[in-house]
Amino acid sequence: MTDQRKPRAVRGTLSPGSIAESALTLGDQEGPESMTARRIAAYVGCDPMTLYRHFANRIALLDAVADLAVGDVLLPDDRAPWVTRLRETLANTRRTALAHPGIAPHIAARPPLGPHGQQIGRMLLGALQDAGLGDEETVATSQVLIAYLSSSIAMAVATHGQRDDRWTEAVRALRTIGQVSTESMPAVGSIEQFTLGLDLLLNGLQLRTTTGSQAQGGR
Amino acid sequence: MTDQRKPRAVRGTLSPGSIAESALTLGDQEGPESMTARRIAAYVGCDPMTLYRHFANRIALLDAVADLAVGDVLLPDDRAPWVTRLRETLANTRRTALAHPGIAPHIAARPPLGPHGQQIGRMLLGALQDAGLGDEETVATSQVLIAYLSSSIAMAVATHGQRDDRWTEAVRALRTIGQVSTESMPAVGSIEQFTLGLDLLLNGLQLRTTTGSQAQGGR
DNA sequence: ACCTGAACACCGTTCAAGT
DNA sequence: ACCTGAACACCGTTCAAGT
Repeated sequence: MTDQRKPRAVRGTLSPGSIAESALTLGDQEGPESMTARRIAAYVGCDPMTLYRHFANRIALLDAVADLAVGDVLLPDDRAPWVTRLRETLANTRRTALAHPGIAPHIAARPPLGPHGQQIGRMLLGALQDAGLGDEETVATSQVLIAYLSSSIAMAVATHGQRDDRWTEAVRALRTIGQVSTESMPAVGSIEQFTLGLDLLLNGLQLRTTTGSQAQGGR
Repeated sequence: MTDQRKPRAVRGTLSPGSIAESALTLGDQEGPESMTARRIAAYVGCDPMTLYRHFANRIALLDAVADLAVGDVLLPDDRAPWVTRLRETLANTRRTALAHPGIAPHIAARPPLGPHGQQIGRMLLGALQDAGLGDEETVATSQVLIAYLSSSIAMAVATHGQRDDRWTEAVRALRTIGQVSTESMPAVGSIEQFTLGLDLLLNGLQLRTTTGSQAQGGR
């Protein structure tokens, strides 16, 4: 990641950072379909090719924009209870990602692993370690949490931006199973649905850790 | 390259189902980058525009291919314990999706909600109900499981197909936290990592249900 | 009326020409 | 040596012309 040879200061104030910032602003205003190399170049006022002197390719540029966006995430105090740290970190990341509609789909598809993303990752790992999990469990659990977060963002983007006919249709069809009444249920991708699943994950985690006994793998 | 039985398109034999089947075969052989309207049309031997008389757009076509692919998923017996049903359904779906590399990214991005996808969804909901969960918990939990499954497929595709430098770099950087030794850990996207997280989810679920008391949501 | 192929409005990226 | 704009090899989809 540090092998990016940064040439001398290019004309004026153009740099990977300034390009990513401009692209983020553009995406905030115009949405995901504006995040093409050509439209970003037009917005920052340079030739499309100039972007490729600062980034290896379009994906690398979007990675930078994504990590920049999650830099807005407000991280909880290290001294808060570990459950609180997990809940707030995840909820704030979701909210921040959705506040940047242009790059949110990319964040969902590719967890940002730049400096800001790593900071979030460290917060999650630290909280899980404080919960008393071992190393392997810590990493595995963090992946479960990140997976849930990513999918939640993706679902929120899909249902907000487009139509949710596909989901409502499927949920309706699923009413044939048992007595599940789908009428009064929170919509897929909604904050209510996200919170429900999050509570479920965190409660399960709390039970595991407070039980004192390590549950053995099933099968 | 080794086209066993490429359906020589004869007029009249073209249908949404046959198109989706051909596209699935093409994707199996040539990968995700082959799933464009033009290449699919060339493979089935028709004009690109002919596809649009059977599908509203390219996404709808891929949705059909995705649902066709998950039709291969072997579903467990309804009489198996609910934990077994969940574990096998999720593991088999992941394996089947990855066995179809061309459409796997689409499956990860958009859970198939056609007839086959709904069958899988019904299996999950039924198992969760048998676990003793209420309606809201059942739906929320199913979404958590689907989220984990989707992200796991996406990560496996990303790390297998491309390079995982991004992840290894990030995991290495995270070694600064605590005493987490990342050297001997299963790779992101691997089956071992998937199983670890899956056991974690299922154990949490088992603990919740066998405790007899319903854990209350935090905050 | 139905079908389709040319055309439109884009892509990401290469590369050779210009400075 | 550095920069860049034209060009390449594609996209998904529209639409008018042809049958």
